[in-house]
Amino acid sequence: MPDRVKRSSKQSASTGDARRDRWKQHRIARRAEFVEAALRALDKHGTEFGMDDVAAEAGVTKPVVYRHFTDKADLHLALGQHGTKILFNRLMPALNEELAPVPRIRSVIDAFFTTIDEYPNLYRLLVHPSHAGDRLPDADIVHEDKELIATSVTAVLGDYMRAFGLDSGAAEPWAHGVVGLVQSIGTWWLDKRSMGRDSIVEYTTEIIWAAIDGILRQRGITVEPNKPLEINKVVRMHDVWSEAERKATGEGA
Amino acid sequence: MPDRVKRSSKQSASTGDARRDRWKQHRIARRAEFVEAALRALDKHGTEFGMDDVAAEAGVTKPVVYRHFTDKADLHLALGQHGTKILFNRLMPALNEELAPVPRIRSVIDAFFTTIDEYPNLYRLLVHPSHAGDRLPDADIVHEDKELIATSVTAVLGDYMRAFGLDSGAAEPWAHGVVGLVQSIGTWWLDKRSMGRDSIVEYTTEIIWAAIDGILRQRGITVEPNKPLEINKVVRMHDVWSEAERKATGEGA
DNA sequence: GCGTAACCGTTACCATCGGTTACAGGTTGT
DNA sequence: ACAACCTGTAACCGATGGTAACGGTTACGC
Repeated sequence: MPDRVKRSSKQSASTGDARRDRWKQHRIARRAEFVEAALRALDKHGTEFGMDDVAAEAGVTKPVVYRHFTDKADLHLALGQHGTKILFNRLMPALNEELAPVPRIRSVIDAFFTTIDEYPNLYRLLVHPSHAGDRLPDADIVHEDKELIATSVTAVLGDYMRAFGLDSGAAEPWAHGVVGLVQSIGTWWLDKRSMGRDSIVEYTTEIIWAAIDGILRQRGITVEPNKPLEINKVVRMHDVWSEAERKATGEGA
Repeated sequence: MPDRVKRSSKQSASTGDARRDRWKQHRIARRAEFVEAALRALDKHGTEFGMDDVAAEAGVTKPVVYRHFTDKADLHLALGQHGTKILFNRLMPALNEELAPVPRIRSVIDAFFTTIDEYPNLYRLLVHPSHAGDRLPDADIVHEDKELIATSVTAVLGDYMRAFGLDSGAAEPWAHGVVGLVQSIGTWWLDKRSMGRDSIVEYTTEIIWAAIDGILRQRGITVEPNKPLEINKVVRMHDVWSEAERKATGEGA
């Protein structure tokens, strides 16, 4: 077992603060360990891995896992946050690049496909609201992650629409739509693998840009696909990004 | 229900043909009864109904259900076909109307939202690949229905693209994308209900048309959104429709 | 009418898996 | 020494998907 103690300083006198503090630290690390174990179980047994598998993968028995996760749903949630974090870490830089619209979309989409290509099982797990406890009323928590992404897109979309002076009422459904579109193409691609990554990235980019361009055009706005927008400098993802950070709290790299 | 008995010829000698034939007929009816029961169970207990619930709803005990369905997956599949059939029955007329592009899209989308509004639980069940037997390796069968729809869209899309002289390579991913888009907006709408049906239908239609229009425009083709296309008369859904019929074999209206 | 083949339906059971209980140590700071 | 926190295990519970074994009943063919 790794030492994981590390905490030199702290609270010399009085209370058992040092202890408490250290244990707290420790628990976080342990949780992360189990998330790793769950990922291995996921690769080994597919999306229907059992809690015993996770425990075994972590080299312990089930109750130990349950000391760190209240539920299977809780584990799924942790997995979800892990995945979301990975995804955001890749998507954000791409999204914030100062590129022209189309290259920027392509960059994000490429990051997306690269990521799901790398963690196909995790992706499948998250895309399914297959849900943890079948008997848990609490079922749709994992769903939150997709929701978070949709929310991000809503924010971006809404900001742009307002920047263009458009009614932003459609931002939310459109955001969910685009997320669904990308997700669906992603799932299909992972299952069929009938074309290379470059191709689906290209096709996906093309249809998304077509939608955006088409909508703007219907409102009499034309945008150069390959020339950077001024607005790019304004519309960013701060808030959403920090939201993601908040959610992923406590996970070490 | 369509008799589909067909067995004109017969094993003249030997065994009881009349018997076997009649029972066959009967089994089909019985299966349909259970599908109805399952739908009631679905409304009563949500998407996580158990086999006992279905049995109870049908007024019998579990083993009886298992005489007609091999699996829970099998039941789900039947439910899926039922749902697909309903959906197709509504979508096809809309799709085959001789309308201009945008009204036609709107008509299909409206049919879609009307249907899921009417059978929200069934829709949720099908959209989930949550699935039946957790331990069943056979898990993604229900998925087939979404696949069927995507295939239909692929066919339509591909036909149009070829009719316009475009490379149809992107038809399949785009079809999956559009299906995912609509499905995603549908799920979101059912969950949130933050706007009336007319509004999402309008928004959804708008983004789909924008995508199509944008893609065509990028290829130098412009289409009048509100004038019927000549091609409409050519591109239809025969094959796909009959495919759906084949799948739904044995289910009465 | 008798045999047969299909159905009807039940009670009682198994296996799996999520989740829990109860027990038995370790380590570490006061 | 002791308290407080961890470590871990084996054995168990309960819900649920799925089966076995049993005993009718219906309707046809001979």
